Amino acid sequence: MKFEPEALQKQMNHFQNRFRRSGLKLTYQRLEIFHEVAKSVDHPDVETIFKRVRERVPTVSLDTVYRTLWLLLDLELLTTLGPPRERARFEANMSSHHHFVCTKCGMTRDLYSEEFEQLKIPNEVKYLGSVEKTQVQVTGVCWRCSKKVNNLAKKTKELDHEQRE
Amino acid sequence: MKFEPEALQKQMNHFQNRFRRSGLKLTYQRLEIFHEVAKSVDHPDVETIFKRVRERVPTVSLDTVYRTLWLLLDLELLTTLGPPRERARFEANMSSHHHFVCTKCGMTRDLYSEEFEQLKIPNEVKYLGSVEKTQVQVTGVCWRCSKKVNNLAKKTKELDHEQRE
DNA sequence: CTGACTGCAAAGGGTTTGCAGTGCT
DNA sequence: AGCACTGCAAACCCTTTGCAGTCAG
Repeated sequence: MKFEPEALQKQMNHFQNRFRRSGLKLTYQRLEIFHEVAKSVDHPDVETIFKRVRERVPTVSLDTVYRTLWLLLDLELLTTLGPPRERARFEANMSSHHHFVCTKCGMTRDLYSEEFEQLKIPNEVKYLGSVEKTQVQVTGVCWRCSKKVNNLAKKTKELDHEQRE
Repeated sequence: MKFEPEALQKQMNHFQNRFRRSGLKLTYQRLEIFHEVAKSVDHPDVETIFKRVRERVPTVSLDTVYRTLWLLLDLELLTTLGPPRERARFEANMSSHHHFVCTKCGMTRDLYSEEFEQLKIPNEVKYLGSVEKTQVQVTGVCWRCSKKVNNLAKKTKELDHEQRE
């Protein structure tokens, strides 16, 4: 394994420990799938994870990717953006953070903010349920898309798939 | 039409004006579908909207509901929670507001908060794109689900469908 | 009246499942 | 070696599309 940032190493260790403790089998596929999500910064969906993993592990099947991702969610090694299951986008960053999302292409990046961490929950929430976390989503248009819009004069109304870096 | 709160009336008028101006045809189905979303408070998905509308308009077909909802999104008469298209949940509340979401059943309700309206956007966003809006999502467990969890001692791991009021 | 809209049915695309073979512990 | 896991293919949704009849303007 080539050099990786300390944080990613830590995550991979946590992943391995979690599997050992749970009695589940730590297969090559599972490791590669988690690793792919953990190292990515763009919150890929199932299809994207599949394609990327396949570059290194040409034999993985799409359904293994599905089964593994749902498993990793159950183990709380991953979370999804928005509602769980179906067309979800994944992230391995389990620490408190927030998101910037491009309305045109869906590009999503993590944000950190002192202020966002200290929001006062409105009173009305008391009548709805108990609070686990609070997440801010900043929505807008990424630079790449705003260039496009200017050039094409909003000719294409279609949403592109997310542009990767 | 029976009595409806002023706000809903206003929304329905806006809806009708929007159609007249756009040259699109204001059909019974379109009116009923918009009305269903506008009066609901739980951010229903396509299937749910279809079932509810069908109670009053037994002949509507599912594909008309799809076509109408996408049209209403284009007209900016509706928005979706989370990413657009596919398995979306809809809302007709176009004013700035926030959400409480139950992680167990998906129950979603609107929140209003002075503080949430005045968040300072982190600097890093400048490198990502231009900002259109900022929305806070408070995640937790609704009262109904927390009762259930206590009673059943987390026997069921399945996510229920959202409970309606 | 006429073109836009609806309903139907069939196609399309993403996700899940059953099963036989494989491989982790 | 045993049993969980994988890969394959078929099944199973949910969503979209083509077409003929219908209806709002």
